[in-house]
Amino acid sequence: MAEGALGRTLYLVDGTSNIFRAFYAIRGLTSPSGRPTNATFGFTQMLRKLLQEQHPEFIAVAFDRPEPTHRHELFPTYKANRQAPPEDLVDQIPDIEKVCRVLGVPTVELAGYEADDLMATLARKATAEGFRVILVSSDKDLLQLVGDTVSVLHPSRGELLDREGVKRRFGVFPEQVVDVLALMGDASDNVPGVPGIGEKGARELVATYGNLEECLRHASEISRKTYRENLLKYQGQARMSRDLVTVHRDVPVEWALDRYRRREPTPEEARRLFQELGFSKLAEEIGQSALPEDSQTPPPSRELIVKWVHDHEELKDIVKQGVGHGHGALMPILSSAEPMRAGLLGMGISVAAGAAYFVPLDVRKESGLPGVSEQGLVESLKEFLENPEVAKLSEDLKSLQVYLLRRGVKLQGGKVDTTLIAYLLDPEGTDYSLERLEASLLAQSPLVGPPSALLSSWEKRASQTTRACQVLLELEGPLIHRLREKGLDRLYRELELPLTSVLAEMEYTGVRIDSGFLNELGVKWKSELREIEARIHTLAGMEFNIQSPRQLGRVLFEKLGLTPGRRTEKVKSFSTGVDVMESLANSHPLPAAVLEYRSLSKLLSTYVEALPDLVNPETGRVHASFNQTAAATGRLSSSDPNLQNIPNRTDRGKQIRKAFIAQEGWLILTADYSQIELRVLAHLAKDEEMIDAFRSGEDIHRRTAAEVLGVAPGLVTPQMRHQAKAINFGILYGMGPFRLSRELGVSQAAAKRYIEEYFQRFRGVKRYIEQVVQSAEQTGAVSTLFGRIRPVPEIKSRNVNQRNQGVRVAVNTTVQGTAADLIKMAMLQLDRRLKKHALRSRLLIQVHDELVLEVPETELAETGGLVRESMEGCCSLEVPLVAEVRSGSNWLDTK
DNA sequence: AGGATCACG
DNA sequence: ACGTACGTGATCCTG
Repeated sequence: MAEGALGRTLYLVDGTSNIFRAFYAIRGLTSPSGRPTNATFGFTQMLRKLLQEQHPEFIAVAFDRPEPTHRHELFPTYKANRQAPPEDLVDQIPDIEKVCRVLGVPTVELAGYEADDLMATLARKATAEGFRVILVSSDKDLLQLVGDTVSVLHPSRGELLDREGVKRRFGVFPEQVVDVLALMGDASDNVPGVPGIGEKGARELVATYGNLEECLRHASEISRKTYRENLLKYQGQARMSRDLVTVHRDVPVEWALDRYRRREPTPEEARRLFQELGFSKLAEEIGQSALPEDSQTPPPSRELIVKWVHDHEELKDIVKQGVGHGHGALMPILSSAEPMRAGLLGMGISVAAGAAYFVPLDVRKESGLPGVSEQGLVESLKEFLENPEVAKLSEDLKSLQVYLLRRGVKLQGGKVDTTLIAYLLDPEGTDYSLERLEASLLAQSPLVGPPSALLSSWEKRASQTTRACQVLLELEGPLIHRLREKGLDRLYRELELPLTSVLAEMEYTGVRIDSGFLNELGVKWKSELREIEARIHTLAGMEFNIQSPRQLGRVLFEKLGLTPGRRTEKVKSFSTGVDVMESLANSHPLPAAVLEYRSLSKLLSTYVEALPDLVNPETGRVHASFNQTAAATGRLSSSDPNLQNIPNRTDRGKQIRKAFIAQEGWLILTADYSQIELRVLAHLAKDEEMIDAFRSGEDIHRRTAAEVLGVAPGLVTPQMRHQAKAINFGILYGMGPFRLSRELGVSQAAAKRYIEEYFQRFRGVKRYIEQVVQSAEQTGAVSTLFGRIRPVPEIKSRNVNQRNQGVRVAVNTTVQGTAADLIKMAMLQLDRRLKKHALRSRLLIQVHDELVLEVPETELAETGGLVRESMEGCCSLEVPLVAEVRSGSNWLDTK
């Protein structure tokens, strides 16, 4: 389905939203003469990318005009409190218009109207002429215009939203967008909306009742009190907001074909302008190619034959070839970043260099032509995917595996995961994309282009995924070579790569949540929260947003005249952090109330209200991601939702753990490492005292107290033990006397003495720290017991603070990272043992030093034993590893 | 998009 | 004079 088949396409670029976006996204860019150029630069990049990727024949950039608009007349308060756009931004508009001119892009503006209105009107008129229209904007307002012929392209995300896309992204259909916006309001545009209703609430309400009027009509039956009351109270405001956010499709702007045809760029002028603005790289690029945008997509320098696959015979053939070659690169195109929710749209496959296959899926279905279905593709490939002898290469094996598990396929023979390898090579990286790896590792002209903006174009998908498959094949050699060079190949092959499958199964399994229980908790806590809110407003003598640190700071320190502790770092405002507020608690009742408000609203919004929404309808369980390539120390991280920060400290918080339950007839089993990091430290440092303490099964904090405070172990009071605990933790993080003194409530001098005494007593630890620092200085990196590495360049810094930071990172990483290695090893062993014993028990969650499993009651004893053996026996250290295994009906009540 | 705050180990 | 304890992710607010 070529784009041309759809007829002509008009691109309408929202100048305003793109300029604002660029202005805030890029900071501190100026031309050689000192003129601000950040917005101009961002806008230019966006426009060039658009021109290069889409080759638009018809295009215009729409701008706002500074004159008052019809909205001001209708609603005098509209944008009344909104500050004028920053001067630095306004000054750049002439430059931006010049950029459009030299690139041959028409502009359009009209006094009294906003860019939105112009775009809406032009879109309507162009559609009437048979055009397809693509609106290029990051502004949600424009989603209301999406329809059969109109879609919205988000320029930085490169995402093209059609009607279904809007529903997916925004939760409602385009015609409902204004109703959602009317309810939620828009602070930056001074659209009031309905107080107490945010984006999420607005989406739900509109999705439930269909539109704003229906929401208002049914307001009295809504259970949530704030929604009910405010919907009734602010009806008028809601309707006015709806008018405000509704764009006007009938402004007096003229439609004429030639007016919006893209013109020839003027390279000479462009180069001069870019030079003047200080965009030297752009100026150079223009100089190199006189017709920069006119050439079609440049042919790849490496030959790649792409074959589209439409039937099962061809698939069978590919499988045969793949098995023959013994390897294959896979690039699935999933409809969502969450593999537990995604469908497969297509797949790129390559089993040998120089050729690749592209299997399109739903495009065939739409056109009614015969083709391959999703399940058909997966089943055809099953033999290939499950054959452990056939090596599979992928950019992200875990998400592929999770997806395949849902389709009944257990991927085996995963061999190259480029993201995972790139992470091991540089765990502090932020971008492990194929594109980036190709640029840094392959000395050739790039095959992988930037992600194409037009996802609807199947040709582009085909080209992108098949090229990516080639790059996967090409990257294998260099990546494995570098792993060997850095001594990371065993860590990869024996720990991280097999762990990927364990994590995929954990994600696929998910965890059962007691939504009913959480909902009850929510009702109770919300009423408590409202009481606290009222108390706070009374104490303050005014209403304000407690969740806004700035407003809160002004109330506490300006209105009530309390003494500010410190200032926040970047923004000049009073800090309202816990420590400051706690010290204020003596002088006024407000700070304590605010702290309670905060902790309660945190629990509510992050857990109680969020978790039930994340239950997957297919499985009735919550499927978080366990990210293997996020933490620089080697730890896992968890997201969507983060299951590694479920409350565990306060009594109220712990209630949330009760909502994590097992299925009928099963139990939750937890296993915690006891003092894993201190044990690791004892081992790494070979510290006699510490090793002795752990070997004799002593309480390590008690022992530390005895050593550092100079008393007999029998005479250590709980108070002293508590202090020693703080010291032990402090050592792991490289804490200084300043922080320790605050932590312990003693003088800095006393804290300093404690630290000195600690190192006097634990000589091995002192030696170890020196040794780590020394080797970090020599090699610029530290490594864990299993050879995981992390660069620590700061340690060579001449800036004392940075160097000290480097020292703390170096020491902490060896300990935290080794502990991470150990529990990963334990997970792997446990997984193998559970399978060997043919048990149904399964891992659900890892929380750094804790494993959570779901276990059939009948398997409890056997599984418990295996868990303990795996955790305690995963590696033999100078000190024993100890794991405490408990079980119960939920994550809280385990004994 | 980034800061502040706070949940966890 | 400045900053002061490591590693994460989610939510809310603001420019």
